[in-house]
Amino acid sequence: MLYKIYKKLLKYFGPQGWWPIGGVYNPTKKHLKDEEKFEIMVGAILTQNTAWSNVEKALSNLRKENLLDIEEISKINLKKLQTLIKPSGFYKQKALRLKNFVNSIRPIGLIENMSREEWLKINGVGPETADSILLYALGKPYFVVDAYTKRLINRLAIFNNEKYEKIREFFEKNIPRSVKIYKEYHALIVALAKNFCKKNPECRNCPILSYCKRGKNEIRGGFRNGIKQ
DNA sequence: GCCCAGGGCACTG
DNA sequence: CAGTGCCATGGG
Repeated sequence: MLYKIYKKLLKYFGPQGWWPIGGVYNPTKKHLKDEEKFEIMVGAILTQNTAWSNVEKALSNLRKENLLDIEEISKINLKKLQTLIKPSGFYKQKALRLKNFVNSIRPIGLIENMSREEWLKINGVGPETADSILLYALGKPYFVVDAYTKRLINRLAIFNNEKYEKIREFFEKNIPRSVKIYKEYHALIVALAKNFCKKNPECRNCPILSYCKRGKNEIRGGFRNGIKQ
C-alpha cells in the first residue's frame, strides 16, 4: 500500500527534485560537491520546525558573504552568525547548534562514514535532521519522517501516534530500498501535506483519497468540514 | 490579530 | 517512558 501511494503521488505531483541547493530544486544532479552537502546539512538544522522560505533567507545571507562553509562557520563570531540566520527563527539556539555541528564534523572527510548513531550524538541533531543529512546529503537509505509524515500515517490509520523510529522502519520495510525513492517519497509527502493533507484537511480531489478511510468519510459528510481534527 | 511552519532539548512526574 | 515548555521569524 505504501508503495502504491508513492506511485500515485509521483504521478500526480511529478518529481519534486529534493533537496534544493542554492535555492534551486535539481532533479537530475547525481554527485554532490562537499560544499553542497554542507549546505544541505545547514539547511536541515535551520529548517527545524521552520518554513523553508525563512531558511532560504538565512542561507542566502550566509552565501552572500561566502560563509556557507565549515571553516567559516567555525570561525565566525557568534553574534554575527545569529544576525545572519535570524530570518530562520530560533536563531540563538540554531546559531549554537551550527557552531556545535561544525566542530563535531570537522574534518569533512570523516563525515561520509559517520553512522546514524554518531549523527544523533551531536546536540541539536535529532532523528529527522540526522536522516535528512544521511539521505539527502550523503545518499544513504534512511527514510525521513517529519510532522507531515506522521500526520499522514495517522490519517491513513496505519498507526496512531507512533514514534519516529517505528514509522521510519515501517516505510523502509514496505518500499524498495532505494535512495532515489526515499528522497522523492518524502518530498511528495510534503507536497501532499501542503496541498491536501493540511492540518485542516482538504480531502476533495486528494490524489490518495481511495487509500484513506478517514478522507472518504470526510467527503461523505461523516465529518463536518474543518471541525473534526 | 491569529495560525502555522520540512524539530529538538531540558525538565518534570 | 510520556508529557510539557521553550525557542522566534515571516507568510497567509
